[in-house]
Amino acid sequence: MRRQAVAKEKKQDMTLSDLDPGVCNNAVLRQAARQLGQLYEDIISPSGLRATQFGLLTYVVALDQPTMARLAEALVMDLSALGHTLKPLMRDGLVETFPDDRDKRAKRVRLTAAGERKVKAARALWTKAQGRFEATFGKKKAAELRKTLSFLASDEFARAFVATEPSATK
Amino acid sequence: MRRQAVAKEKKQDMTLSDLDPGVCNNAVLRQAARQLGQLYEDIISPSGLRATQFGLLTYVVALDQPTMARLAEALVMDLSALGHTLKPLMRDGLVETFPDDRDKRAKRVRLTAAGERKVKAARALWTKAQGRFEATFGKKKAAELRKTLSFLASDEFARAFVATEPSATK
DNA sequence: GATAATTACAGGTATATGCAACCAACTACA
DNA sequence: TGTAGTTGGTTGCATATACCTGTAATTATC
Repeated sequence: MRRQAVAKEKKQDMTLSDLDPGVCNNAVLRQAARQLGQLYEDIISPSGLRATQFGLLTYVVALDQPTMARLAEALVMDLSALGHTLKPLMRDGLVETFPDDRDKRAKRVRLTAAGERKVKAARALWTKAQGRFEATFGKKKAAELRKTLSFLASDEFARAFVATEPSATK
Repeated sequence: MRRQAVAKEKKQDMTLSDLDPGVCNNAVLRQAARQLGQLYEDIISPSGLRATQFGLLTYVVALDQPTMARLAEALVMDLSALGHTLKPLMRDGLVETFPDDRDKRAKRVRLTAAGERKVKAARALWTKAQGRFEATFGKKKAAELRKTLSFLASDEFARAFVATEPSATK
């Protein structure tokens, strides 16, 4: 049922011209992540922590000495990726790991004293970044956006996505 | 006006316990990006292209042989990052560069014939991923989300963000 | 309780991205 | 027109992040 190309259009263009990058949810999401990442980064980096690292450490604190797997899950991140990401932080003595009592396979993560100091310092900067975001974007809208994004990051969404009929493009 | 810590809490916890990772707009945005990236990736990768690569190539097509700088700008990405990212695609013969006519410094990017074939193949898969997203999340909501994210990725937003008074946390 | 299946990580490899330092080509302006 | 400053890219280095392949420890099974 698809129309034949209009005569004047070139062949390749005919088939590729309908590509609109701005419509890809994934692409746009990445762009926003890059930009916002930069903006937060510029404010947080004087602390010596990357914005991503601060986020990670925040979860280490919030989850209270989580296992690697648990931490990775909370971050919606691959376990091995977490392992790699943790390395510079271990190297710099900001976090340390220790074996779980019951499960000898599991490794738990916690902040060192230096790590806590670092996080406290970075937190002040984070607050500034967060404040700017809310002042620029709107506090209420920010909360809504976080809710939406949290949903996209949720297991529930992932399950629904993969379960969706491929043909359900309506 | 913030309450003093409850006596039984440990000191460090007292000062770090108010860290709520789920509130960081940047962290949540990254999590969503990782998850959605995976979901798109799982569908698109059989084409031999990563979701990010497909996005990039899409812009190469849409911008019609853009210079590196222009492409990087559209992708809200650092120029050097683009250079790196382009390498595997060049190596695999999917894109090629050629000098600009007027500005001998500028390098333009375009798809090769192989690249076009690849993109066409990947596009079919992308359509499927995109369709699933919209079926799962809602077509209308998806469009709204893209709009919001595009704004966050915009220059306008970045300028407003950096111009915002640091104290504007209200 | 020995074996199969599962789970928690580690490591290598590859892409994704950013910064800083560097070079080459353009542009402004005295 | 010559020099200073700007702009377009490259490269090295560092982090971010995923997959695959092992290995060790845990659990499930008969």
